[in-house]
Amino acid sequence: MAPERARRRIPDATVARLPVYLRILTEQGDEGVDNISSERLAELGGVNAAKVRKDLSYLGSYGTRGVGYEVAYLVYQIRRELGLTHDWPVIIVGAGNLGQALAGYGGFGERGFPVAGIVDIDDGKVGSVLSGVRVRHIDELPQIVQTKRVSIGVVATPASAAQDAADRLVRAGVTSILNFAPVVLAVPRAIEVRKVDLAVELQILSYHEQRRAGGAIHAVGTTRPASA
Amino acid sequence: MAPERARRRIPDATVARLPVYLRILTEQGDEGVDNISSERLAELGGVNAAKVRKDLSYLGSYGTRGVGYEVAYLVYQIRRELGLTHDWPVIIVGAGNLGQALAGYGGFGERGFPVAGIVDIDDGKVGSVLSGVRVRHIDELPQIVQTKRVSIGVVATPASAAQDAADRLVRAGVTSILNFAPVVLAVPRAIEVRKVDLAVELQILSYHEQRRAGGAIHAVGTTRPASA
DNA sequence: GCTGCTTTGTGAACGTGTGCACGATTGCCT
DNA sequence: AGGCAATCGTGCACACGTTCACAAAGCAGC
Repeated sequence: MAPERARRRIPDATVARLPVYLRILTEQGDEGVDNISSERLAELGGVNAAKVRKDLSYLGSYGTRGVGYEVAYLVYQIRRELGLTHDWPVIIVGAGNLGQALAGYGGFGERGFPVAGIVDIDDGKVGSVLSGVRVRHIDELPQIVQTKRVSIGVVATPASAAQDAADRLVRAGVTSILNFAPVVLAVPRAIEVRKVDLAVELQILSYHEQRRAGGAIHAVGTTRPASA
Repeated sequence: MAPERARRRIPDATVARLPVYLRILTEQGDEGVDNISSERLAELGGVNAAKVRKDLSYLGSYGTRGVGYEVAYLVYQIRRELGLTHDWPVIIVGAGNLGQALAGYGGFGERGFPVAGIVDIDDGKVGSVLSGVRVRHIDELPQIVQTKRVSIGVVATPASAAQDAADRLVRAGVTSILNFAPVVLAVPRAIEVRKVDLAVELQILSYHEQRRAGGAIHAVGTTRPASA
């Protein structure tokens, strides 16, 4: 069975925006909107209309000139491109503060990423139940990954344990990792890693606040242009 | 009275990496490393050495050719540039699953972002204590922001309440927002917003997994990278 | 002081992402 | 049927970010 059509490579920047369009389109669909223009979609997504059109053009020409895009069809196409036509079970490593919150966060399962398991290295945590999921020992990780065909792992451990967690995930066969620990993980080239670091985000905000405050001299009302 | 030196604008991409360098440098400093080369720093940060040098050059010429960078001095300079010479209290809106985890996450305070308060609109949650911080009613938000001079707000509400939370934060005088809700917030131009969306991150990983699988067929047990 | 080794700082080339502008296409109205 | 308004798809120019490559600058040893 030959592939219907060669898979165009979609730019990273576009891939990062598709989920946003998808959410907006889904919402609009629920509200009974059948068609939507690139301009409206851009407005709701906080981006430029030309960008929306270019992004969507990577999926193919699914719009109708003079009319816009059919919401339901576009939703289908984006879901297909993002691989959201089936569930992707995830396994969470680390049952601390964050791991528990993630397991309890309904958004995971609802959006197609059911929690296949949550593991921890601490025997004290093993056995407790979080939002219907029992915490198991990290040694059971390979078995969970294999039996439930998990390909996405979430690292929610303290920094000191993150690399070990990643190593175990990779060894078990996971090929994508979402890392919440403030550590740069070393993994084989083929493994896809994405990082979410709260401290980094706050520090970036801090940078802007500090600039706003005047930058040069930590002083009183210097020239402060626009404000709303 | 001329400013010591005009504040160069630092590229966004560089600003996003400075916190990573800072963490690594701090760790290295704790381990007794006095000097570090751009190559070593690049290795630890998972980036290119030339990029490290260019990034650091935006701060000024703080390296020594043939030697490298003095860790302590560089730490000082980055902290200064990021505005981390003093604490930035933050206020968390939403005491649900996520808000609780954030409040309980020690990393906040330790890294210079003490939790000035956590508020919720639900009277049922008001009054309970999370990690030493009492949940207060959202109507008290303006007062907390003013008395504690909070300029950074964290939106940890459900999607439906996020825009209202943002509006309240802005009205209270907050100028930077870290948004965890899957919503594009509408705020005045001058407000800096950063978004962290778990679903988006997972969907990006899903895209890569789907590509890896071959796109066309969702094949059974194809990729089996041995190792157990 | 001179030689050779190391490492920075940065110009220049290259690649990626953004936004404008406009032709092409469609639906609606008369 | 023809004209008009709406909207997509995309070529092009520009901005931003990354990487290479190398001269400049410093250290160490003799």
